[in-house]
Amino acid sequence: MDSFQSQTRKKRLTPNQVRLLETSFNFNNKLDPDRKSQLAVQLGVPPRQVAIWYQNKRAREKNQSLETDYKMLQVRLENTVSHNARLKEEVERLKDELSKVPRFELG
DNA sequence: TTGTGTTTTACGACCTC
DNA sequence: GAGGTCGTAAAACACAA
Repeated sequence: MDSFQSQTRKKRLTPNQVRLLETSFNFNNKLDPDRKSQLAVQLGVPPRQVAIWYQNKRAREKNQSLETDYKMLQVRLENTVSHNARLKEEVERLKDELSKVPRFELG
């Protein structure tokens, strides 16, 4: 492996490293410079890798949140559609009922 | 195995403050 | 300018066939 590869090769963080990052992220999802260096030392990884992990984590959280919102909206849409169908049935029933009422000439 | 789908890592381009 | 998001490539991983 050459030096370029050894520096850029994608290396997975260990479960313990991830746990530490998760804990820190849950406390504050933005990374101030002091926290970044502190985590880098604790984890034994370059500060850049900590920053990138935070960026990716924020993106994952955002995606999950969008997915949750989407599912909620889908449920609301289904409920609205079925409510609309019931209202239409009711309108038809009332129209039918009205058609059976004898008409009176006014005036 | 290996082919394939998913997740994670890393980065460049662009944006905001 | 530093640090953010967004989009994406590619490595790592999971797992059915």
